[in-house]
Amino acid sequence: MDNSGDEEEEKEEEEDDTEWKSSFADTAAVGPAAASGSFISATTHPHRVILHFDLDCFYAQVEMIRNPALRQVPLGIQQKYIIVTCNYVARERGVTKLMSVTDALEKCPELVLVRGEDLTHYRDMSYKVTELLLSYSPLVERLGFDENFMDVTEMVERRLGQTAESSSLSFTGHVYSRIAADVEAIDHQRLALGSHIAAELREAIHSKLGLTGCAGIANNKLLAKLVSGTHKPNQQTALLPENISDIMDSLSGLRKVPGVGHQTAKRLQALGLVAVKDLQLCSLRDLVREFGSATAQRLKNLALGVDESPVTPTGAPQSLSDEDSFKKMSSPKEVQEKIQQLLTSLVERMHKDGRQPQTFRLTIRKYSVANKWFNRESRQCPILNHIGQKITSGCAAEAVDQLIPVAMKLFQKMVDVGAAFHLTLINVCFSNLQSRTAAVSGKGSITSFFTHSTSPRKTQSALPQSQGSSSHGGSRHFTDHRFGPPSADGQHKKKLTTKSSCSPEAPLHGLKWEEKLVDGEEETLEASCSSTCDFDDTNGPALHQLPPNVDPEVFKLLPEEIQKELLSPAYVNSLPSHFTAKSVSDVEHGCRNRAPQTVTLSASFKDVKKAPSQLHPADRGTTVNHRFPAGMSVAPGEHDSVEGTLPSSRSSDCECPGNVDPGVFSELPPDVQRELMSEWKQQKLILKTPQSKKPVRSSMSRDKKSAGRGSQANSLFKYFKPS
DNA sequence: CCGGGCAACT
DNA sequence: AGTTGCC
Repeated sequence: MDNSGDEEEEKEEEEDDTEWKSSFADTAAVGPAAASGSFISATTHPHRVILHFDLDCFYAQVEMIRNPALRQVPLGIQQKYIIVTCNYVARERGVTKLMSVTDALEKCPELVLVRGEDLTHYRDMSYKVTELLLSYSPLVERLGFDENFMDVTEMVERRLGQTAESSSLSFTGHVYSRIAADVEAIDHQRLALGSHIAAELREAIHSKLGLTGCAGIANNKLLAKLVSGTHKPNQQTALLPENISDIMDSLSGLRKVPGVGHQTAKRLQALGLVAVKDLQLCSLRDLVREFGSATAQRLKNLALGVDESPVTPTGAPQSLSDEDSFKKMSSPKEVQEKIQQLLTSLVERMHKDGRQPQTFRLTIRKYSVANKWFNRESRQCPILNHIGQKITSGCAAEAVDQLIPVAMKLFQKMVDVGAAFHLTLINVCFSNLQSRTAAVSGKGSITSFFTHSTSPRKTQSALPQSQGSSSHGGSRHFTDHRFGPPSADGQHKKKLTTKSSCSPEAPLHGLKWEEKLVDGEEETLEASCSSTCDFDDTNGPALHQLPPNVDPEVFKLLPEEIQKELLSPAYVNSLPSHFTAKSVSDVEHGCRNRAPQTVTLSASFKDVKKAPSQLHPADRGTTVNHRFPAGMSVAPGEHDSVEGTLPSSRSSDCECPGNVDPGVFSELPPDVQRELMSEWKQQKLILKTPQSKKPVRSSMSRDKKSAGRGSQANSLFKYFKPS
């Protein structure tokens, strides 16, 4: 759906149905997972079932959860001078999205405004939704904070097998413009099952997170997205193949086609194309002249409702940024203060993420009269390893202090501070995020890694430019990134009694494929904040039990190397043992061990999230249960029970993690409890790491992104799928 | 007519 | 490094 994404060229112009599958198999079925098993069948299925989820007025919902009193009033979420979204009470009174605050207050003087510039809560809740969906299937792709695509082809397939015959041909929810008595049809049955899955997932999102939203069910992402919006709040709609042209023709203009933005629409208009139908009927040759063959083909396909782009699992974010806009900023002092402020929050977020950024970028927007008002410029530079390590190790203040001069230097590359200037925006960004996990040393032997009594971090070359990881070879290893951010040494700590647990402490990334970070290189162990890097290598792989969710029979069939990796405590041993070794190990082993454990907690309680939380129980009864490693599922405590239902309707989403002693917890001050809860709420999200480069190069010429990216996190799961 | 944030081309 | 697109 994203503008990019689809490079399937070899389609001719008269698609209709038959031709597209061939090209699809080519584009989607490559990559590391392609060689294997069932994963391929989902993405290459000639008739995929795709869901699109779209939360209702997302920011407003989050705020109404945080403050239930807001449910009864017209609520607008304000960013600067814009109402970015509003609840339905406000909509009834004429307030719309992206309306200016002045206009909104004119329409609705009683409008209650909540500031929404700080995205923290929205981002946290957004990832909780994605995580929840991921607990049902790995094929989840995020689009912004409030939308998710999901490929449920396999789930449907499984239900088809289970469901006796024609027992379920009925749809749940709406069916787009169902006019004719569409008899049977095998593809209708799949979509019908998809609608049931969609309903269950929406219900799960509602019961566990307290959020409502819409869903669309169709055979590709484009159509699923378009149809999901046809019945607006809190409903769902399925689109049958025979109604594709109906929904495409219903669009008021080309701009409404996802993938056709302002610029593209303008260029199309220059060709005399304004309606969707115009584009459908336009000759491909004309389009090719204007856009080139690939884009031309894609645009035309979009107009026809054809979209073979796969649901590409979104990984942990490839960059983290923080920005602020303003009317005017014209002194270096202001700039530095703003940069410091932005960096402070960004570094904190980066620390929670757990990965180490290799690149820093500063972006500004200069005021310009004639208004190019979208003229951003940026400069970037590598982040020296010792600074990066301060981020991951929790020495936030020092990291910020050291980054400020770097940022100012970049700033001066864009702005002559001697002359007058006028900025309207500053953005700071970390990218090239590197997991510092299991840098497995050469030969693919994991155990050899443990012979190095060194930090698992990347080797920093002597050069200022730090090549860092020479990821030659491209050998990939299955790694688990659930190491916790190092605790903040040098800070006061508080003890909190907990039980052992099951949750990755580093949010947003768990099991992934990634390139080796080091290749037998020696590590330097610096006396940084996390100087206590001793290892607990007492647990040889042989001593580990097979995770409970792994079928032993299947396991035996795995290549030895993979067996080892699955059992290896590599990541555990790669961490400073004082805070995670045990708990992470517990995670890996399916939470069997629930012995009480002490977890260090910083004064600010930030480290509490390291205390693994319990992962949630099984899927809903009817839903196929993918077998994930323990850390892969999202989840609640042992019992999903809600203690005191709050007026906010849901409190179940921030259950006390199973490892926390409720008695101790209840004695904490209320504000501390709330802080803890919010920390717990934003944990983990097992995503694959997008930054990893091409997996093993496929011999296929143009697998490019789609395959390379998506399948990584799932590559091993295929072995464990129920046959 | 633009908020904060992300990804994917060039 | 800039552009485009998406929310």
